[in-house]
Amino acid sequence: MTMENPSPNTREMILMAARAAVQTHGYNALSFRELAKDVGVKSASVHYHFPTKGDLAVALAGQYADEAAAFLDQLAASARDHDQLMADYTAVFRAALEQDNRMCLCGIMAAETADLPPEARREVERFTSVNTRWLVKVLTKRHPKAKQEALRARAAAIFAAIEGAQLVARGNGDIKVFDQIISAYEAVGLFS
Amino acid sequence: MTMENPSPNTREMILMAARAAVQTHGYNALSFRELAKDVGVKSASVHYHFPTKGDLAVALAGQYADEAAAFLDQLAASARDHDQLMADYTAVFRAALEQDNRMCLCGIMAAETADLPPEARREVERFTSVNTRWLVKVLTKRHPKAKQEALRARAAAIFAAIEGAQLVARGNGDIKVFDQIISAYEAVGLFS
DNA sequence: ACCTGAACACCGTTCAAGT
DNA sequence: ACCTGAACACCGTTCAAGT
Repeated sequence: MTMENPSPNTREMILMAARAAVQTHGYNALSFRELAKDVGVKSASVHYHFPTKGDLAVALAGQYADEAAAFLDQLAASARDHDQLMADYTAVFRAALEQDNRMCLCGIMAAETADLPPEARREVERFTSVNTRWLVKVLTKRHPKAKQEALRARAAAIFAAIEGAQLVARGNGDIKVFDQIISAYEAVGLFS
Repeated sequence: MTMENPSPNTREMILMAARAAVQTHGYNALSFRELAKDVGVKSASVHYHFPTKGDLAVALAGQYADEAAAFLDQLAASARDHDQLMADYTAVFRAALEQDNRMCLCGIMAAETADLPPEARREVERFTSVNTRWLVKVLTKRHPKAKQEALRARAAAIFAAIEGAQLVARGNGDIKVFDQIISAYEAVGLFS
């Protein structure tokens, strides 16, 4: 038999600490030595679990995409109406800013894409897919007769617009900027 | 008398090389030693012109905001119609992607805001202001009777949406993603 | 299976020294 | 005014060595 919720082992603690660090400072600023300090091991131990920094990037983005997929599945099953679903969706991105002005992990890794190994880039793309496919599902329920092509474009636009709102609000260090931008998106009908 | 266009001195060459590097790899990945190699001096010389990496960030973002202001002033004076102005505006962000999948300097620095000195953060915010104020001017010409409050919100939304389109397209390494998202923005009436 | 110390070539930064 | 070499504490990475 397997334990369902074992207490976090070193590998999981590294992933948790790394995620927080990347969402705040970015992937390039991530330090194996500081990570080791956070977890209580030596940096060579971090290399035992993740041979290179690139391997850590792959695991980080992959886990993030998986969790997003699980969360969104659950949200879609919650039988909320369209506007409530979209409000819950944008609230996830708002929550990152509330938590130490953090960013979406894949948003900040997209900015650093040039320094990621190809496999990590693929996980970042998968996170985008998870989001846009979910948005297509939500939009299809509201516009059953619309062309999938148009809904896919709309879904990509919604995702990009929210990522941009988060990026700009973070740059200005003001969560009210995020709220104002999201309201303007709603006002123009981007979400409906 | 002063020369109008002196050949680029070391300081200017450093700024040019640094801008290209940051737009591709981000501020945290920037290396004084590699910068020095690009320019043909030693890294200690880079520190002569920019004592710390933070000072370089300030100069970089400040120069970028200044150039954006000058470019947008010129564009506003070009007597183009609204749709053409907006097309020219989005084309600037597209051009960065075309050039080695680069990003807006202030977009990528916004992602790394936690590692910037406060003065550099202020320059990033100033770049945002330059853009949104220009967009308010453009929108005011089209909607003379609209409330400035609403136009400011719309301007911020347009800027954030375009930054997000650039970020997501870059993450996916596909400029067609940018074009598709911008088209969806137009279709929903975000720019008009 | 998991961790460590020591070494390597890198990094930003400082500073005394050169022209 | 501008540049440099050398030193410092950092970094990712490797590896032989420990338990």
